[in-house]
Amino acid sequence: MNAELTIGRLAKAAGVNVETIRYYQRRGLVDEPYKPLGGHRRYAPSAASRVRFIKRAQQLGFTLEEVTGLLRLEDGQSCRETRLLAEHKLALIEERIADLNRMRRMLKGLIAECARGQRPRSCPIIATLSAESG
Amino acid sequence: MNAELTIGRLAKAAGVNVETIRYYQRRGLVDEPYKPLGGHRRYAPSAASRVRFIKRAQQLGFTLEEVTGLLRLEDGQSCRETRLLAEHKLALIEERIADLNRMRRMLKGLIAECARGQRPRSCPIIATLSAESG
DNA sequence: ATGCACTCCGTACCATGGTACGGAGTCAAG
DNA sequence: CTTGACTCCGTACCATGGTACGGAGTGCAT
Repeated sequence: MNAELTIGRLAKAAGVNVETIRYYQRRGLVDEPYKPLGGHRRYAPSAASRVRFIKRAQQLGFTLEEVTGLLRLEDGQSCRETRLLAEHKLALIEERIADLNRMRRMLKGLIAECARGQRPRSCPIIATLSAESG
Repeated sequence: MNAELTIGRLAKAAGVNVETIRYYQRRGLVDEPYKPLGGHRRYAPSAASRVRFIKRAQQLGFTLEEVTGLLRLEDGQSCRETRLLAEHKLALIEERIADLNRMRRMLKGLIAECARGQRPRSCPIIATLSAESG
C-alpha cells in the first residue's frame, strides 16, 4: 500500500485547511514535495506529524516564526537550546499575563465603583476615562 | 487668544502621531472639524481630551470598536450600560488570562522536565510536540 | 515675498495567521 | 472516456491599529 497523501488528505489528516498547508509551505514550515511535472504533489505521512507539531507548538504560544526555530531542533538533541526558547516564551507569556492582570484589576475596581453608585453625578468609568490629570 | 489647534499640535498635545489622528477621524472616533475650503483644519482643545479618552480606554483593553461604543456613553449618564461593556471586557480578559495560564503551566512543566534531564534520549519539549497521541 | 514647515488626501504597507477566489489542469472512479 | 472532485498557482482579502509615502497646496515668520 502507498500511504502517500494528496494535499487534501494531508490537510484532513492533520485537521487543518488545505490553504493552511499551502501557507506553511510558503513559510518553509512544511517541505514541498517534488511535483511530477504538471501533476499533483504527494506527501509522506510524516508531513501530517509535522503539521501537528506546528499546531501543538502554537497552542503553547509559539508564533510560526518561533516554530521555525523549534523545527530546527526537532531531532531532540538540543535540549538546552530548546529550553532557552521555551523559557523566553514563558517570560513573554508572564509579561502578557501581568498586563492583563493590571487591566483586570482596574476594570474590577471601576465596575465595583459603578455598582456601589458612589459617584452619582457621572459614571465612574467614564469619569476615569475622561480624567484630565494622570 | 485662540486655543484652536492644527492637527500637528493636536497630535503633540495628545501624545500621538498625526497619522493616528487621521486614522481616528476615518474611524469616526474623532470629529473632523470644518475645513475652510482648501485650508487647514482647526481643532478645539477638547479634541485632545477625546484622543486621551481613547488612549486610556485602550489601556483598559478596549478595542477601537468598543471605544466607539464608550464614546456614545461619554456623557456619563448611562452608567449601567457602561458597566455592562466593562463587565463584558473583563470576562474576555479573564478568559485570555486563563488561556495564557494554561500555556504557562505547560511550559513550566516542560522546562522543569528538561532541567531535571529525566528523558535522556530526547528533549521533553520536542518529544511532547512530536507526540503522535493526544 | 520667499522659504520652510506643515497639512491635505488617497493609497499602500507593516505584522500575524491564515482564508478566499478563479481559471486551468489533473486524477481516479465508473 | 467522461465526469466530478481535487489540485495548482498567484493574488487578493480578513481583522487590528496604526505607519509611511508623495505630490500639491497652505500658512506663518522673517
